[in-house]
Amino acid sequence: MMSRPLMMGRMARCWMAEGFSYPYSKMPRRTSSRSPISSKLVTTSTPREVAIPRPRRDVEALGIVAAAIGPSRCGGDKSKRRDCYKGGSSRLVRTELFALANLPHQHFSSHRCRSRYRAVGNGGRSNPTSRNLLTLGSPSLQVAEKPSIALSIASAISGGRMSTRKGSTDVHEFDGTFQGSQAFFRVTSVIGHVFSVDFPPAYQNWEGTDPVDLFNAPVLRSECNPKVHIRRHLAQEARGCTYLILWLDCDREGENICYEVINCTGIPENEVGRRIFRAKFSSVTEKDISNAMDNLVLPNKDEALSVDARQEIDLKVGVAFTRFQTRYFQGKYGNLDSRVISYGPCQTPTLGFCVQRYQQINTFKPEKFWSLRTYVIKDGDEIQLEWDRKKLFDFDVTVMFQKMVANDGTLIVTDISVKEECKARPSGLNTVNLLKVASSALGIGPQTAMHMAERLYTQGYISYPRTESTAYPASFDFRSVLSALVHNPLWSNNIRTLMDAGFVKPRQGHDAGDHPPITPMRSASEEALETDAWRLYQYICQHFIGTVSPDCRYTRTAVEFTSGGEIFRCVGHRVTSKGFTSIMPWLAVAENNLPTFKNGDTVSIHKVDIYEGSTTPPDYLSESELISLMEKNGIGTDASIPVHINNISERNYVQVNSGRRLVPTALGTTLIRGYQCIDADLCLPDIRSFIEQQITLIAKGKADHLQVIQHVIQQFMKKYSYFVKKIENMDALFEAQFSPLADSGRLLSKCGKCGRYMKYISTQPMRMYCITCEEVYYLPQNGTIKLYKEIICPLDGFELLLFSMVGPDAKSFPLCPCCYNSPPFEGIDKLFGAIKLDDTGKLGKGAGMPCFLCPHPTCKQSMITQGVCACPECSGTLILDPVSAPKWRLLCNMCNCVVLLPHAAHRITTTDKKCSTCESTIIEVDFNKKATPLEDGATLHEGCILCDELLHSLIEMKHGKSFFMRRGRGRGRGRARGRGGSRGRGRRGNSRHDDPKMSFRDF
DNA sequence: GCAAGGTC
Repeated sequence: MMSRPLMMGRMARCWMAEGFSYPYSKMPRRTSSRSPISSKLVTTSTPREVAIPRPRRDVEALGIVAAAIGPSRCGGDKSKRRDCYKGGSSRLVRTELFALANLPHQHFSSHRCRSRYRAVGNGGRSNPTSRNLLTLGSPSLQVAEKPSIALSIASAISGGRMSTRKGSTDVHEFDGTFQGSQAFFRVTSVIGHVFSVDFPPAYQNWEGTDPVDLFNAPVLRSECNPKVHIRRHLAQEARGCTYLILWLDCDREGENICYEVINCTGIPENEVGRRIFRAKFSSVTEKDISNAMDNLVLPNKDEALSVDARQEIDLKVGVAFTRFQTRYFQGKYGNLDSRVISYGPCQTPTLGFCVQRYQQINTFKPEKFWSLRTYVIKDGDEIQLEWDRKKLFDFDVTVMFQKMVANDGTLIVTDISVKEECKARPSGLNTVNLLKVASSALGIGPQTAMHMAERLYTQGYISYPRTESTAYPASFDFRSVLSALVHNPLWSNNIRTLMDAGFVKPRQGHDAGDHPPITPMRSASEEALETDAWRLYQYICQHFIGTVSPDCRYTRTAVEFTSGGEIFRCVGHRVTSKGFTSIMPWLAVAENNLPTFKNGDTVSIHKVDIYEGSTTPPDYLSESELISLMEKNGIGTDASIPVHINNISERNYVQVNSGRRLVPTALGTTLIRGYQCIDADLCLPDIRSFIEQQITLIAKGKADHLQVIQHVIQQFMKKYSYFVKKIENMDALFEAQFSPLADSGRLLSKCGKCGRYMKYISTQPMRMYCITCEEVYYLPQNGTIKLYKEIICPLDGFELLLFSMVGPDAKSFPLCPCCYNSPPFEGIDKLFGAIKLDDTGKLGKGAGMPCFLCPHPTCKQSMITQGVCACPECSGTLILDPVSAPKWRLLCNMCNCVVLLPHAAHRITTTDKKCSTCESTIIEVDFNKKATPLEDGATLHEGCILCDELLHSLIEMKHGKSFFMRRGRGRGRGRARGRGGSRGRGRRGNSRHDDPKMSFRDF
């Protein structure tokens, strides 16, 4: 084990290459087992792949739709085709486009998936046993990774003759035949991962959890999007189904989702091989789907477990470091201006690249250089010659050469070379290259570009935009795509020329086995799209036309001269065929015609000057360069690269400057410099490759996943402990850069502990700071804060604050800084549905306790006093908004429900009386004299807003579905059991871990 | 308030 606090440079970067010790007990290699579905040998846990790249996603579906329901089955009549299924309109557009384009579907095939399939399954041979099982007419549930694939698979198998019904995702059903026998098919999908990992509630409290404990904490898997109810959907659809066929994408994430699906269906996992099968397909074509059905294999548990491991490692490492450094630095400095000081094995190395360039710029020392500029005049034109030595860093020596050349006075032509050169047309466009061009040429950021591309895709203008492949399959029908674009005047001439002269196939690219390159699918007009979307679409079209255009050809003429022993030359370019540069003019070869020289010619030197220059530092890292670096170093995937870049920007670690160059902020540079001081591994890309390398051992069946998780987590825990121990080194850098909390903010409200004024820190995250007690009290974000009538919280003596959200009719509510951060009632979060205010100020899970949640029985601000009745929309309570005059209203303390009270009132208050009918709080309304609805000009009225006819007629629901009386659900449900809940603050001592930082090299 | 990975 090495302690290398300042380890940097080559040593640090190459430790992976040098290898590491292998701590896991050798797994018994289950060399082979008899498949329960076949008499053939099926390898289940031996290494399946030699080298697995970082997981890439997806097998796209679109092409097959046309194959399934295109003209061959439905004829050319679009309306008939439309009747073939009940998909959404955007799908229909795509379907028609594919049908019209008559795209061949074999073009989605891929080497990667085919090879994986052979390795995993039974060698690519059909499995008669599984086939027989499926031909008994038993219902089978087929699950794809996304709705579009489910539609395509169903369309392919059913030939378009299916019924579709709605569910959490669409369900397509049909009777079909399989090997000549009847079979019932039910095809549906998930929407990516069904579950995500998180810590149990006991570990969610930042105050009460020492981040080091997170490393050994259990992790929970819960539905990613509970509102969509995918788990319930799968369970329902699996009911009565004998077989489950898993059509998830063919990569590790897909294998993992396989087991998520199995888990949801309720079919026991030990039915794998009997009732549960995996379809491995490399494209969504009838042929491939049919092959997959004939060669059903088993889901790969090892690969699935490797993803489980990654998820747990990423969670524990990211959250532990993030919580520690966030609390540490936000508890000390007031102007960090970031809601959270996050750490992650992808985002931090991403920031590291930006800061590395920043450091190169900052440490750059310009150096003067000199060069000879020699000019001749030929045919009346002055030509500047290039010096063979380019430049020298010694002025005197340059002067010496200048004198030698000047003394000679003439140049002799010693060589003339004329070569036919070729600038190759581009290969297909993949996601990463699209994002790079969008950023560098169009000025559109990766995240925005991706959203635009996805929109263009759903509108049917382009093919699936998330692809790694730059190679088109051999059978791709380029002519159909060109035909679809030919009517656009911008490139109609180019396309007609290509179609008349015979276009070429794109240059050979890389086939990653996912989707074909990003390709225009139908013609769009500038008017139909927004400006930037049009520019992006235009580029995709130009790029595609470029791929099928000839190469650019030109003649390069180089003339070499000597004078005084020095060599000079001039180079000319003459374009003979523009080729693809006609449609991509920004890549054109600059023409530069030279006058005619002959070997042995003597030319007088017109002048020979000395040029003085200075070396310049590189520019800040561009987004485009960053994307290349991330791709090269395996940081993120094509789908997540834009997210990581966006993250470091949103967290205020970098700013996007002109030319979309990423300039690190003081916070970004200080963080990276801090990691470099303590443990440079933390911000190097190796940290990601290390995790990948470790989980690959699981995926290949070489190590037990629990052992790997435990080992990796232990290493990171040591790194964490070392980081905590040495945090003062990083803090010294922060001290030099940022202002202490005591010097930040303005005095606003009184602390209940010391009675002195606390400071309001308005930079993110908004918080209060008591200089005397050195305590930080976080506030709801993205709103405004002011003192609330100097009212004191009866629970702790803190002055109340009023938080107001932003926007028209925005809600406002009072809160006590202390109660908000440490609810004084046990289980307040569970009691009231674990609500909180998220970034947007909306209610969400897990926040503290504003006054509208407080169960204090006598405080005039509490839910008990201000609550009026049960919310008609949720299980919350409607609270009188105390600052809503003159537009009096009730707000739900858990949802967006708003009830408008009588406007013609200058005062509305709650009383301590209850409605005898429904237990709601009786309110007192003091109507305006001129607008009172009461008889004889009376203004005071008491009543229940539900049962009092007058009041009920004057209220109005602003949000929500209905407003009706519910008996027995008055205000203030659930009393707290008293004070004394967990108010513990601060971390436990960091001295628990004295081990020095663990280097990955020692693994 | 935390990670990274799917998908929309």
